[in-house]
Amino acid sequence: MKYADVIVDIAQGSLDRIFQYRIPDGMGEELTEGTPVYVPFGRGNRLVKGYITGFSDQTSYQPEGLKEIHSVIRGEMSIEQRLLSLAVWMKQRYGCTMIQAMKTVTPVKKKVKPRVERVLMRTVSTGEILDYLHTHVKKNQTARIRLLQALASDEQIPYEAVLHKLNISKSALDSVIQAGLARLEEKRNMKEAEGGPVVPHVVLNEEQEKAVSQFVRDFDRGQPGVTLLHGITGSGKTEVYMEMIAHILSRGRQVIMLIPEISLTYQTVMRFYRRFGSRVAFIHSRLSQGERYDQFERARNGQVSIMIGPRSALFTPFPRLGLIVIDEEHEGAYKNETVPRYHAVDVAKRLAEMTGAGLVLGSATPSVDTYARAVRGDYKLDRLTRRAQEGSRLAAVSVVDLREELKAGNRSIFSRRLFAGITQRLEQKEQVMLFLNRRGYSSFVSCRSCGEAIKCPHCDVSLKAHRNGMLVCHYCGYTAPIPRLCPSCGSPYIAGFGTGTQKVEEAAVKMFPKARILRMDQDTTGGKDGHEKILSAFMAHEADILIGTQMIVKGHDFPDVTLVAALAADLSLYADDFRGAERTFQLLTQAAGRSGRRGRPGEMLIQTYVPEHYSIRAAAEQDYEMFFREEMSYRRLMDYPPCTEMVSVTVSSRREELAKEGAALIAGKLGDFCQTGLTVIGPADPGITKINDIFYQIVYFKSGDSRLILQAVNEIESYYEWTDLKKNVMIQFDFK
DNA sequence: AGCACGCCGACT
DNA sequence: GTCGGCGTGCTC
Repeated sequence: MKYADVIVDIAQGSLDRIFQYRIPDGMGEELTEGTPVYVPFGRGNRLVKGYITGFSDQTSYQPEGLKEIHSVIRGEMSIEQRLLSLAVWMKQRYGCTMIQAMKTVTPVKKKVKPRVERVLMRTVSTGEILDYLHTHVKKNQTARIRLLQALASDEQIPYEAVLHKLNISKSALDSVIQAGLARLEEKRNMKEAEGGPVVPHVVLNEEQEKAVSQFVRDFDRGQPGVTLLHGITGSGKTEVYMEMIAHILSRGRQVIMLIPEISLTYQTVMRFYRRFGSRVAFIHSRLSQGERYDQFERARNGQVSIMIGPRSALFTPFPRLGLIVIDEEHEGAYKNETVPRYHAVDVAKRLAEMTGAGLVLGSATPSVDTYARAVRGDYKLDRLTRRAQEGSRLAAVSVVDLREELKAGNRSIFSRRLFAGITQRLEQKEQVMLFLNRRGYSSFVSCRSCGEAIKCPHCDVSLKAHRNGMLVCHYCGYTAPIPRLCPSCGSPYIAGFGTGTQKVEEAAVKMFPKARILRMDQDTTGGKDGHEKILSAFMAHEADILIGTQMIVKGHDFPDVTLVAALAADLSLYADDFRGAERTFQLLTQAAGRSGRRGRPGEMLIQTYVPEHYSIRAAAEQDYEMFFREEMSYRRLMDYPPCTEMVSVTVSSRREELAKEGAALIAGKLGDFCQTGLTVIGPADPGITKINDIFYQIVYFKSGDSRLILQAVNEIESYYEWTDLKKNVMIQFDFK
C-alpha cells in the first residue's frame, strides 16, 4: 500500500472529504484505520491533525502532487481515539466505509444562523421570563398563572397541556422552561447553602432496591456488565435509573441515557432536572447541529455529567463514561435508518466494554433478542413486577372475537362490547382512545371499475391523496393532479379511499353523534407542531375520543382515559417480516398501559379475528413470559433471530435487470462460499421494489455462527469491489 | 477553518 | 508608486 486516505479536521463541514497522502518509508507498519496523524495541508503546508480512513495502491490525484504524511500522533487513549476505534468497529460490524462510520461518531460543527429565539434562550432570567410572559402570552390568563405557579412551586404540569393552553410555539415554551429551570436551580443552590435536604428522595420498594444494590455492587467490583431491567408499566423504572445514575456520579464518572425522542416530555426533563440539577443536559431533534455540538462540548469539558437524548447521544465525548442506560430498549427508533444501519443497543454494548461502563436496558416488553440473552445468562435480569404507586392497578384487558360479531350480524368496526364501553365512558365524562396498530395506512386513490390504485411512475407505491387535490408520492415527492379518468381502464369512477383512521372517524361520528372526536394521522398533523396540538387538546379534555395509529399509544399519559381499544389487533400481525407477532404484543401491551392512571381503573379491549393467537392471548393476560416462550419456539422452528444471525443484502440499480442479475450473482457467490452452515434465501422482491426509479432486490443469508456471517459479508464486499458488479449495482448490508 | 491570491482606495 | 482592505476559492 503506497497511499493513505486521510480525513482532516472533520469538525469543519466543508473539509468533510478524503485527501490522499504518500506514506513515508518505515511508517506503514504503524498506520491503521483511525490512526491520528499530522499532515501538511494547504498552500502554506501548515501541519493539521487528521485521521487515516483507509489505504490504496492507486490514486485519482496526480501522483507528483501528493504530499507525505508528516508524523503519527502518539499519546494516551483520548476521547477521540476511543470514538474512532468505535468507528473502526462499526465499519467492521456493519460493513460501511470508514468515512461513514467516522461521520456517525464525530459531531460536525455547522454554521448556525443566529436566531432570535436562541438569544432569548441564552440570556433569559427569571425577571425577563415574567416580562416575556406578560408581553407575549396574553391570550390565556389562567394558563399563564398556572405556568407561573408551576415554575415557582416545582409542581409537575404536563408539557403538552401548557403548550396548548398558552397557544404559543414550542420554541417559545422551551425558552420559558429554560428560564424556569434556571430558577429551580437557584432555589436548589439556596437550599444547599442552608444545609437543608436537597432532593426529597423517593423511597424505593424491595424490587427496585434490589436492582439498584446489585448494580452498585457489581459496578464497584469492576464488573458492571449488562443488565436488563424488565419492569411492567408504571413499576418505577425511572427511579431505578436515577439511583444508579446518582451512584455513578458519586464515583466521578458520567452517564449517557438514551430515550425514544417521543418520551422526552416536560415531565421527564423536570424529573431529571429536579434530581440532578444543571449536571444533566438534553439533546432533542429541535436542536440545530451547532447547538448539538455545544452540548457535546459541555460534556467534554466537564460542565455536565448526564446526557439524555436519542441514539446519537451515544457519541457524547465524556472523559470517563460510567453508565449507559437505554430506556424502552425494544423501540424501533434505536436502529439507525441510514448507513451505517447500527443498532444503538449493539453499539452501546461495545462502548460500555471499551470504557468499563455498565449498560442497563429497560423495558416493559423487552425485545425477544434482548430477553433471550438475559435468559441465556449473558445479561443480568432484574424484574419489577409491582406498580410503584400505591393502589394503582394494571388495566383489565379483554379480547373481543370479531368473527362472533359477524355471526351476530354486526358488521361495524365497533363490537357490541366496545360500543357499550364507549357509551358508558361518554356518560361518565371519561376519555377513550381507539387505535389502529398499523402505520403507513394512508389515503390512496383507486378505480372502482378495475380496482387499480394510482401508483407513482417512479416508485412501487401508491400515490397519496392530499387535501389540496393533488396526488403525492411519499417516497420521491412526485406530484400530479388527481386524474378524471382511470389511467389503466379509462373509467370515470375513481375515488379516494380514506385512511383507516378516517373511516374509523366517520363511523365514530355516526355512532356517537354527540361525542367530540379527534383524529391523529399524517393528514391531520400538518405543520410542525401538529402532533403536539392534537395531543395537548386531548390532554386538556377538549375531546372525548382520540383516534389514531400507534403514535397515540407511545409515551403520553392521559389521566382521564379509562378505555383503550385496539380496533383490529391483527393489522400488525402479518407484517412483511418475522417480527410481526413481537410488534403486536408490544403495541397491545403499551396500549393497555395507557388506560387508567391516577387511581382510576382502566379497561382495554382487543378486537381481533384471531383471538387464539399467542401474541394476543399473552397481551390479554399481560404475560410476557408466555409470549416469549411461544415466540421463541416459532423463531426456533423457522430459524429466525435470535436463534440464528441474519443479514440482508439490498442490491439496487437504475435498471431492473441489473438489480436482478446482481442479486442472483451475490446469492450464487454466497452459495459457493459456504455450502454448509450458511443458509441463503433469495433473491427476492423487497416490500417496495422501486423507489425514485431505482430498482431493489434483496438476498438474505443466515447462520448460527456469527464469524461465518462476518466472513460472508467480507466475501461479498471484496467480490463486489473487484468485479463489474460495482459498476452496475449498489449494495447495502443490514443486520437483522 | 485558514491561508494565499487578487484586484481596488489612501498613504509613507 | 506601494501598503493593505477583505472578497473568493482551494486545500491531496
